[in-house]
Amino acid sequence: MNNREIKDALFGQVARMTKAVASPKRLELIELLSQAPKSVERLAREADISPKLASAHLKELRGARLVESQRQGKRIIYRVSSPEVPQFWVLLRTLAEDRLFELKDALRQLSLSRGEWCEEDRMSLLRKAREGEIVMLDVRPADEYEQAHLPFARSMPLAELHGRIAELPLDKTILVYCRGPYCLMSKDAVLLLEEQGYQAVLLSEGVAEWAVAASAESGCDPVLTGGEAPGRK
Amino acid sequence: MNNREIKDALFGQVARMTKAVASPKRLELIELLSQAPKSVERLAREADISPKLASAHLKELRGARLVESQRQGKRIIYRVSSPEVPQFWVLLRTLAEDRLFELKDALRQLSLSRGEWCEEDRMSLLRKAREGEIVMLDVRPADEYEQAHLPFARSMPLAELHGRIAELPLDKTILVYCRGPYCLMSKDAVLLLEEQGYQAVLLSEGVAEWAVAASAESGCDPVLTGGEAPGRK
DNA sequence: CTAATATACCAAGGATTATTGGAATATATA
DNA sequence: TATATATTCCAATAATCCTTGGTATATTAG
Repeated sequence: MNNREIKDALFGQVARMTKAVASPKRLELIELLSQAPKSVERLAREADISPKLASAHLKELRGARLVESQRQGKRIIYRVSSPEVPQFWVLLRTLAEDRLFELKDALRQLSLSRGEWCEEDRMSLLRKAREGEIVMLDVRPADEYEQAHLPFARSMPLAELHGRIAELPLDKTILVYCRGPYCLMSKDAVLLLEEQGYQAVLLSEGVAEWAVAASAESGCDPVLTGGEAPGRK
Repeated sequence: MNNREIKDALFGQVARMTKAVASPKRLELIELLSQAPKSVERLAREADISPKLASAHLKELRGARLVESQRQGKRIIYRVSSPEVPQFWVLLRTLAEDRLFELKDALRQLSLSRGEWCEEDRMSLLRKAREGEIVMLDVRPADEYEQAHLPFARSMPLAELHGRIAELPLDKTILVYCRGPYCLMSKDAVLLLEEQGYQAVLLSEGVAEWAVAASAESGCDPVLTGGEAPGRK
């Protein structure tokens, strides 16, 4: 094996992984799996594709060792193969947002109500949430909340929000978040809350984004509750 | 535009970037450009492809805003569009090496002489190089050395090594590096040096790898000389 | 054991991407 | 101005990937 063949093999291996993430739907599946392990059928539903197609995409991701699967009764549960994977997704997203102004524009256009709080630093949000000055609201499905959530956050899945909205205080700012900036559940929740007279603000960051930012700011370290020992709030 | 269409647009934009890096040759071009700006013809030569094909690949990379080009007389010079790009390449590579054991195996198999020094910490190498205890040898082409090099490193391009080998001390360890772990110039240099009785050791890291590692270790910060004011050693 | 469910496997058509030949453009040189 | 050089553009074929229909497999429920 000469130098050229060795190089081709090495770059080829890395490309195996980059090819796996070179598809919008596969990126979306990674985002979904970054929240919690899920079955094929659920992934398909949440990504708006057929189970068959989801299965094919997941096979690609598995081939690149970005996700792994495990049978659980009748269904097959996929999960990210390491915490590096969500981190990687955040990084990809961030880099794309830095470099593609089309993306920046699309995001800016989207942020009708978004903004102010995103930029307020995590430490101060943390303090306000701890002291009950604001309410952190996680509108993702319950299992995703249980897997990991922002500190002091309260779970109220979007689907239940309409029925449970009265549990929330009318006199406090409600900071709503979901899976990340490309997930629009928090947007819908904010619209609903505002309609009902609540002071709702959208936080575009999700758990993975928060974790990456926090590990960079070394110190703040807002360890995300959750994981093995689920405790519903 | 409903939620689904918005999501598709957002993930689609990120995929635009990931698609650009989903090719071994384009990854190789990014590595080459991470060293220094280069013309199409030179990139084609160094990546072992036709200029035409190089041009096509570079167009893709430009479309994703990962590189930019600028005419300089008869030729067109490409460069990475930001220091984030080499950093991104190192990260991709690292993640792939973490997750794909095939890659790990290929690298391990390759490291006949590689190893010991890679794992010695940067601070201590830095000290030894500063005090002349060892020689850091950069075997990349001169312009890449001028663009940026490891601290206290000396330039001796692989092509000139045979003729200039006598300039090197026989009684000191010579630490040889090049573009990074997938570049085999340092391997060839080490073989040549050992053949001639020198104490040569391969350092698999290149400038970009060193920079990423150093910024993580916050403190060591071995600012890489080079850039606007080139000063040949 | 049979039926129902969830997922994977296989195959095929359509869509996209890779690669190369030939022509066009822009610059430098004679 | 004519010629050579470096690169891009265009077109066409080959290769690859996407997507879906049909089928197979494993599991649970009856």
